[in-house]
Amino acid sequence: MATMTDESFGKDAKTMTPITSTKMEVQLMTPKNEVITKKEFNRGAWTVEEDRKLAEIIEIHGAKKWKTIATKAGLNRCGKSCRLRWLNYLRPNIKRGNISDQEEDLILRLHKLLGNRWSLIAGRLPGRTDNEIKNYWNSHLSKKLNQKKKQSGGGPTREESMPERKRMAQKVNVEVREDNSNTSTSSGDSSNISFNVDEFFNFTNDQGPLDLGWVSEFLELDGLL
DNA sequence: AACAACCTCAACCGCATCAGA
DNA sequence: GTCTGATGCGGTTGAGGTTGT
Repeated sequence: MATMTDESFGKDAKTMTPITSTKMEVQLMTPKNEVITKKEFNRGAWTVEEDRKLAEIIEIHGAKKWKTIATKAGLNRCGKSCRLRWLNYLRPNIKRGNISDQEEDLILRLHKLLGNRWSLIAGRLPGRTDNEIKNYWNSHLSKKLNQKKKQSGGGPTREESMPERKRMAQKVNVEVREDNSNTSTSSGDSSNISFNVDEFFNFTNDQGPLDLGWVSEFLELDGLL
């Protein structure tokens, strides 16, 4: 009899019929009448005790091999859940509390440049997580932006009306084109300055919080300021 | 005070990509 | 080259809190 976990279960679960269910395991019947056992993980909010166990194990083993960490910590959680909890909450140097004006400004600029690439944006805001920025964007900034647009009467740009995945694909290998004056916006395309966004936003060697110099320089070049 | 509507954010889900066997 | 499991990412959901009526 096969044993599956939440992580390997996927959408097939929807086509299966429950047979028995305990706190830890659920037996299901597949459409082909095969009986499989699904391991049931804890869901929902993390308890203080779970946080403590997870932090302890990560201190010993490091923040990788999440499935192993989940098992070793004795948490009835999937690895994915542990990873998320660590990255968004338990990780050291997480900044909590309100997003400052400076940070908000930076998010707006970076979003203009990168679109919904939250992890890249988060990489430029020390202590902030992609989840936090995404939430902040969805609850605050997108509304602000919509209001501004309504006031200025502007409809969606060509890029904005493009399906998200297509835009993403385009942005990964984006070529930023500018005219010779360095002052125009996207309209200028007579000369090319090509670069790889992922390389450009490789922050691994960066230092210092909220170093805005680089972004200001770039946005000025791109006419986004 | 009670209820509804709205807001926020932690957590989950599904998919893509990567790495190792 | 292919398969499989691990990891990372963005979108979505829902519980709990807040505000308005």
